[in-house]
Amino acid sequence: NTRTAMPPVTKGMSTPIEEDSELRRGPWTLEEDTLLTHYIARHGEGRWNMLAKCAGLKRTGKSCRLRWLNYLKPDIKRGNLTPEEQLSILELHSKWGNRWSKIAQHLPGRTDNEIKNYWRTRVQKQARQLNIESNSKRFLEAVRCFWIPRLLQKVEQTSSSSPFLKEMSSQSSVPSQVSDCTVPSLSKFSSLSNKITDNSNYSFENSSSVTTQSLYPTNFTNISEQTEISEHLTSPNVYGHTCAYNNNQILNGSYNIDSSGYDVEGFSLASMSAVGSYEGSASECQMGEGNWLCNEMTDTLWNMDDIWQFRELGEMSK
DNA sequence: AATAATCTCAACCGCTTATGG
DNA sequence: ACCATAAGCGGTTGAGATTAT
Repeated sequence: NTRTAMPPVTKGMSTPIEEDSELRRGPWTLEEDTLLTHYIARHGEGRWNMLAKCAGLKRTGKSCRLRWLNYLKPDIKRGNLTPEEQLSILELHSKWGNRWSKIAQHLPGRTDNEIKNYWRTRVQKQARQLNIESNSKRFLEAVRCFWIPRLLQKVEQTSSSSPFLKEMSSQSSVPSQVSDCTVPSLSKFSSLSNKITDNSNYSFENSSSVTTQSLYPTNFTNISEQTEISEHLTSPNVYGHTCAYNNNQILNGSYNIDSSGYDVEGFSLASMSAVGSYEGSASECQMGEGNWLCNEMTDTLWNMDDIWQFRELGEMSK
């Protein structure tokens, strides 16, 4: 990594040597931002190398372009992704894989960098914590059956204050019980919220840059073909395919969740009542290997509701 | 209060694709 | 058709911020 070989760049300052000859790297200063913004306001974007020189920036054109597109451009949205945006990302990623730029085109104001970061830091984190390969079918199913319905519920809650979302939500059949394992089609949602009009027959096979070729296969293979299933649920997934779940597998280790994740002893009842589904007497939330369940209740793929729904499914299948 | 561990995200790199001569 | 340059993309890094111990 050549970056580490470079002299450290002090925020807002540069050495005389850097001033004279070297290209600057690292964080942008306010002055640089101002120079770039003003130059683009006068002359527009494009021809970045020339732009960098003419604007008096000691940066590469590449660096200028990135700074502008990811940070300075006026219509960039800041702050957390809304549940609707998260839904869009999940759905679009399932269609296109790691085509961040393409995905970002459907999320106005969001950059490919931001979406990529979201996927890596939030989505993949969940996979790691569950010991599921984030590019596995299992994780895909978990996303479909638990995270997406949760997000839809969030959207429904939000819709009370938004006429637009209210309309959207009323058109999608958000399951009252996540344990239904029913994922309503998102196509309606997506077309409303993001005006997805790209119907190009994108094919993973045609892109060498896609690394998730096996993540969301276009013709989804029924899990029952691969695993021994005593009893399973079926549900149409977001693309109308059918997926199957072996509850026992989910509960008993197929997901390789640390046993504390399902063990009642591993959690206090307080954390369960905290999410409103279980009444419990109890003590403080225990912080063990499963502490993320307690801490990130509002922004995780899995929460206590989900864990208990897994448990319920397991009981039902006995 | 101090330190360690973890997370976030801006910025970089290398590679691919597009464009123009 | 070929080459050079610019633009675009996805993967990765690491400084600073935040959280846990």
